[in-house]
Amino acid sequence: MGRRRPGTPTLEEVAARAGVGRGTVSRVINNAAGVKESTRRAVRRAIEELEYVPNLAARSLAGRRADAVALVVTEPDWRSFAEPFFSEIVRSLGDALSDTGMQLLLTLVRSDAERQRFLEYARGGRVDGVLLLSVRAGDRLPDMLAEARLPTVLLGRRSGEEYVSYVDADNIGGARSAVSQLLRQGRRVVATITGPLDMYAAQCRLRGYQEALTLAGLEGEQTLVAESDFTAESGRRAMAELIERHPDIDGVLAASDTTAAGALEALRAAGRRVPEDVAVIGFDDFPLAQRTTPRLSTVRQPIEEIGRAMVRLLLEEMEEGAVAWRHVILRTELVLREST
Amino acid sequence: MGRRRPGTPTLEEVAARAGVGRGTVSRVINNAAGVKESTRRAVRRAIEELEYVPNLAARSLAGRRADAVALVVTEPDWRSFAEPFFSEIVRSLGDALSDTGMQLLLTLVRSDAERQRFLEYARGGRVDGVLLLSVRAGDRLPDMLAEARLPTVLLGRRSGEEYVSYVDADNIGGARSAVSQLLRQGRRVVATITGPLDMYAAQCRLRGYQEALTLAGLEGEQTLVAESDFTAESGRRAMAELIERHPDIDGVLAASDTTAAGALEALRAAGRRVPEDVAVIGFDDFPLAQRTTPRLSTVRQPIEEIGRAMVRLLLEEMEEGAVAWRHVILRTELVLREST
DNA sequence: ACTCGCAACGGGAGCGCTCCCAACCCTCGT
DNA sequence: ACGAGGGTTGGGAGCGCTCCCGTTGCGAGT
Repeated sequence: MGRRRPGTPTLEEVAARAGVGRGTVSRVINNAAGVKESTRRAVRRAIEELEYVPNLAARSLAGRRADAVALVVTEPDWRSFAEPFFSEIVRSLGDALSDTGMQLLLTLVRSDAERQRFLEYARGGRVDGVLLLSVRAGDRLPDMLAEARLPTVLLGRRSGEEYVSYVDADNIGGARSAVSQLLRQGRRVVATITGPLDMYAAQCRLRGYQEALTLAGLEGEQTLVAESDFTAESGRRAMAELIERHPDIDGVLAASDTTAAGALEALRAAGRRVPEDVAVIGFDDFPLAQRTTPRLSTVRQPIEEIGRAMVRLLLEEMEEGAVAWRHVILRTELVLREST
Repeated sequence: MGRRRPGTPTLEEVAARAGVGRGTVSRVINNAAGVKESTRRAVRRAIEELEYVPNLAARSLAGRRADAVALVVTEPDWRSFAEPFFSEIVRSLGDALSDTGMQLLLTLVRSDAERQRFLEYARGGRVDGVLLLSVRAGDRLPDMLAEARLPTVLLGRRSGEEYVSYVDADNIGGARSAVSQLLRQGRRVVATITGPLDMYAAQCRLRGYQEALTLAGLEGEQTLVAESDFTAESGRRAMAELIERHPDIDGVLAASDTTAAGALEALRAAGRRVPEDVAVIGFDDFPLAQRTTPRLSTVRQPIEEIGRAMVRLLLEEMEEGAVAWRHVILRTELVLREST
């Protein structure tokens, strides 16, 4: 396949035109010190005139770095693509990365073939580090990246594992404080709609719910727990079930704002007033939470901070070589609005 | 920043170990012909033993190609990230690209700084071609890419422009056939909920709607047209308005399935039966269309084909150098389910 | 006036691959 | 037996940068 681009000027040509040496042009391009201002200007003009653009392959080869990091989304979480959490995370990573001069490359890995291809891409040196969206417990990708000694940071743990760097929100604490708040308000029959329980984050939120009940000396009943898959529809269904099982229900912690929105609809359909009859708390604090009726109380995940922390950890690993694993758990915040 | 990876074996080392020359190893790696089977095996073993991975920067530099293409999403369409259309397109592009050995890199461009950075990345030769999600009319990115002579294919036109390659669905024809179908069923007060009218695709669908009415000798009334922004919520609102303005309404073409879903809710709330009182047709045929009650008739966009066509055009441009603009308009298909 | 020291600058030596041509080794055909 | 012609193979010549060290130029110090 002949996909060459014709007649691109090289560093050498720029140097010739500006009447200087290659080294000087390189210094100007990389904003390195030690170039007289007048020289710098002359070089800049030559660059302009020739419409010179550095060849990144050559730079990579000589400089042994790619100036790019990959954000990998694996199949199981592919659906998260269609969720606000994902686009918010991408946005925040982009912001955090924006002044490092590195490109953020989003890659999806849906099959083993694609996993393999990405691995070759990464091991081949096209990226300096990898950010991984919470992968499933069984996924070998993080280990493969570690073997290749590629700096890697996970978003969200997969379990209690330690041998990988990750950034996560304090899901347990967030859920616990939300439920405690409900109990403090005098709610006594508090249910929870969980996320898919094969996800560690969902397990943590459930644990937080249970801890709060225990702390208050209450016994968590099995029948007050319903599982959802984070969608509004499943939230609606779970809520309807809960109402049926416990007509006296007066508080709910949902696995996400989307789920909570579904729950609100089910409550409305059942003729329950929110927050008078039933208080509802969501999770995430997406923009959606401000557009429900009533506006949703929720546990805020610090998305900006998550993005910043991930980038920081990755840069640190890149700096020092992947010699240690770093973990950051970020505090969540209870945002009270109208639904409690 | 010292982000080097240590002690990676090189082609040369593999060659030495296998007792052959560099050229031969290269041929084996690239599956080129002209290597004796026994030699090939020996080389493969050496590669295995050394865990050799080709350095892609070196390959790029020597081979003058990147083996990667970028899919760029610009800010105005950023929200489409959260829409099924987007994830479906990405999926289909990934499939179409999968046996070319090229990496699909998703990039988002939200600001001028990011636009500039991406341009340097692309012009720097890190990708061989660029796929652009339907950008707004004013965006200069396609022109900048064209100037840099980078093979580029747009998804969706921005207007009537010709000087760029694109793949698009026949939005006009799709809308027209949907409305014609409604009229053929005896519907007489047919409305449409459009998408944002600063998007060319939305304009086209509106045009198709109008053409069908004209064709049937009917006059399209202004008041039968309501604008939405593709979300369910705005669809609901638009539908409610339309009912108010035209209580005798008996048919609706929505701008998307999502919008249609919102419209269905509004109709239900207003006590109209679908399809007995009002027939509804959506657009896109996303999975969602099969999960509404009643299941949605819709105009199917051939997403698989769109993805394949985009990749095909891009490969052609890469092959021949961007010397011509290619346009592909794909036929849509009316899928009749329960809502008509 | 002469030396010293430092800021600026030039360019050799790679980085690890692909391309390509020359060299080599067989196996036929005669 | 010997040369022709094919299939294989080796390795030189880059690709366009960065790194780094040696060199140059110039003002200050004595």
